[in-house]
Amino acid sequence: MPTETPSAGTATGARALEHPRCEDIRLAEVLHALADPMRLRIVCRLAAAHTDLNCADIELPVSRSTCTHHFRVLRENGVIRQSYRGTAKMNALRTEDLDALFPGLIDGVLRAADLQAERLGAH
Amino acid sequence: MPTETPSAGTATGARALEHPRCEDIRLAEVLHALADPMRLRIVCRLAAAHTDLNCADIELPVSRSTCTHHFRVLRENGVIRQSYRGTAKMNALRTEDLDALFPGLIDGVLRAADLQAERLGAH
DNA sequence: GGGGAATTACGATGGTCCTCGTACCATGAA
DNA sequence: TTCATGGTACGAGGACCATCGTAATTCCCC
Repeated sequence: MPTETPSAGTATGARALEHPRCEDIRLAEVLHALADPMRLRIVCRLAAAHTDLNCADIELPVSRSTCTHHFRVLRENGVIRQSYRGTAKMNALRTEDLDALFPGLIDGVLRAADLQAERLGAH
Repeated sequence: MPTETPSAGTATGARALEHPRCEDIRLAEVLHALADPMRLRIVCRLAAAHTDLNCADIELPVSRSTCTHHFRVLRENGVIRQSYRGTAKMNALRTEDLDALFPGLIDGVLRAADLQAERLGAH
């Protein structure tokens, strides 16, 4: 029960979320962000949905904190953009930025993921 | 000075090199193999050269053992194919296999790497 | 057979990553 | 104000990774 906020900092309404600028996005880091099954799944879901998605809308077989971790890795490496909407946090692929930097890369990865899912899932 | 070879094993001429079969290659592992600046450089050099390349032909600012390590990661994850030619070891991209599994993926990564090099190098 | 060149194996080190549980914080609704 | 919800911070554990130096291996050539 804080009577006031002592070390408030810049706690003015919306919390701040750091995103790398386009010119700071590096290919190796994007690839690293994508090189994890959980994060690959997140990215596929975001690409399939054509609107922003809540963190909780993407079911993952890991704990809450791990989920937060993966979303942060994706954000910090320039793959997704996150923003607060009330108590929820919305996520979206940075499609335009990535397409401008690395044309065709994300599409290639998404298609590869789909093909592999088809190959392994349906058998 | 061994008078004979006791635990020879299968030392019959060419040493064996394990490569994953196509159906065992996983997207996340390929991306992980590519998500390293050194390995990305190796892959670009291999793609630029249209013949197999000797390990020593690709200059990297790391030690010999580290170099070996990176080549092995690339091979074990299905990105390159290695073979012995005399005392040298030749390397080549598994272009056909990768294109069959993930069409456009490698091309996208290579183009992205070129674009980034151009963007960062020329400034 | 012996010398030399290319590469690997081994062991170590310092760092990063994925995962988790628990405690905490921000927001909106009752 | 109080509660519930959705997310974060922190710390820890266990695994993996990039890097190196040194010793060993394999092959070609003389």
